[in-house]
Amino acid sequence: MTADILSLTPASLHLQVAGRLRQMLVESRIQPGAKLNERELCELLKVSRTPLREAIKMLAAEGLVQLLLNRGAIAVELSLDDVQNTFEVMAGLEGQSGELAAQRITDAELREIKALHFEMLAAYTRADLPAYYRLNAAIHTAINLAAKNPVLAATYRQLNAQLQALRFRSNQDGEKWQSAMREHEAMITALENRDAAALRAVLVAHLNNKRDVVMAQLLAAHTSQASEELLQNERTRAS
Amino acid sequence: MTADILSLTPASLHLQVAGRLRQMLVESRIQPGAKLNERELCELLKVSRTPLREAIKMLAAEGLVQLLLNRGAIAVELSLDDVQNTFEVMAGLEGQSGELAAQRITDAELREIKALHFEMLAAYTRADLPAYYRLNAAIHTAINLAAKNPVLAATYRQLNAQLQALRFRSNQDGEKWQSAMREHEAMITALENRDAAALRAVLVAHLNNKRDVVMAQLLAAHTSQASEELLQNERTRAS
DNA sequence: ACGTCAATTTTTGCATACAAAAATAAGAAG
DNA sequence: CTTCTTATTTTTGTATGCAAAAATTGACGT
Repeated sequence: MTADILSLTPASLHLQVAGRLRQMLVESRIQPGAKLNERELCELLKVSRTPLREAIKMLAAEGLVQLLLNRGAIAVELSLDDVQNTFEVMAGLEGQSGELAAQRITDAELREIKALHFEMLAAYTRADLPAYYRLNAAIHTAINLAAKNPVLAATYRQLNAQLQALRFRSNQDGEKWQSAMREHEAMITALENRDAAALRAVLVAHLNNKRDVVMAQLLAAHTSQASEELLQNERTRAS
Repeated sequence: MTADILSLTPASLHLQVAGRLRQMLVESRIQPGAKLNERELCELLKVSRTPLREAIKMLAAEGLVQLLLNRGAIAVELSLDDVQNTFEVMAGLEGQSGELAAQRITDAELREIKALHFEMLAAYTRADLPAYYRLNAAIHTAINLAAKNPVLAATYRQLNAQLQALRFRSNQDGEKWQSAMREHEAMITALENRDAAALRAVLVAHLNNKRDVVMAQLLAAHTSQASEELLQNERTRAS
């Protein structure tokens, strides 16, 4: 349906460019900390600098890139604290989303979410991780939708975009996956019972677990990088 | 303090322009729904179109203006639902902010907030509304600061900017003011007791009351505008 | 008087041009 | 060989130019 809109109403160039850049950033095709070279990107995206720069300014306002004062823009590099803080806010938003969804969900929406849940169960049983991620995201989007607050959904989406690159790479082990599935069961139950407090609690816990997985992975990467640098220093000193 | 930053490090033109435009929008010097004419704004701000357009793109990403596809940008006009939804999200964020602040506030921060509270009490007693608003905002900022989550603070700030114009104009009557002061007393107590749940409750209630004031005023304006239009139609028909 | 349509003007969107700042490379001195 | 200085190149920031789209105006017919 997004494709329809894009093809039917060819949006302004700067919006198209912003979309493509956003995707590249979110998928880490542009690495955190990497410079966004205007000339390169112009050639890659076949546009002149004006719409490109306008797009970059939008991404800066969204928090996906950082402007540097006479030195262009770089893909944001989140510190461990940044990641922690972002997860904290997202947990709050997700909790509120659940609270509202439990109060406002329609029977039709609930049925659809249950259907997605069973599909996810299938993906879990087949150990089909990509399908699991897709369905997981679909369920969370459906809950956000059921909360009937577009502002909340947009705010959540914007913060999530900043973490997307991390979540992308963070594979949870079998045990974590199993407990994530248990949490999803609890979500469905809470939704069926229209139990706002319970759904909030489950969603917050769910996101906190995800946070722990991501943070652990980040810390591992961080320390391994530190030891690499130590090694490098030793080599330099030896030569 | 903002002046210092601006004067000491002369930011890029587009950032300066974005700042000035943001202020104009937030203070309703550019009315909701009004077109942002590039030529006019260029003359007013003494810049060329390039940095102006880049600034407008940033404000669009922040949700302060809306881009129109070959028709430039207009100052966003929030529907009643938009306002309601935004307040809902802000209540959640403010509640979380209070929860975290109660857990993380230092003694020094608490003392400063208490001092601001007494100043506010003075402003209330003198019925000095401007001072009251200033101190009210300062206290909320201080609580946000004590929550030690810059992401939360930034998210809150961005949403608040969209409502600032409304809050600006909405004067609450004496009774509302009195109950607002009672809520502020409760905030201090909750902070002193490091009672996270209580502070969340107070802040959510506080913001919900503010929401009610703003919504009532909006509804009144809305219906009075509708009746004006009716009158106008009648006049046209008569002539 | 009213609406419709065409011509003109204005405004926007994108591309390019120019100037200033930063990065890089080259060379000289220690 | 390193380090500082300086020249060159690259990159960014801003202004301007040009084409397409939209708004405005005015004439025309009904």
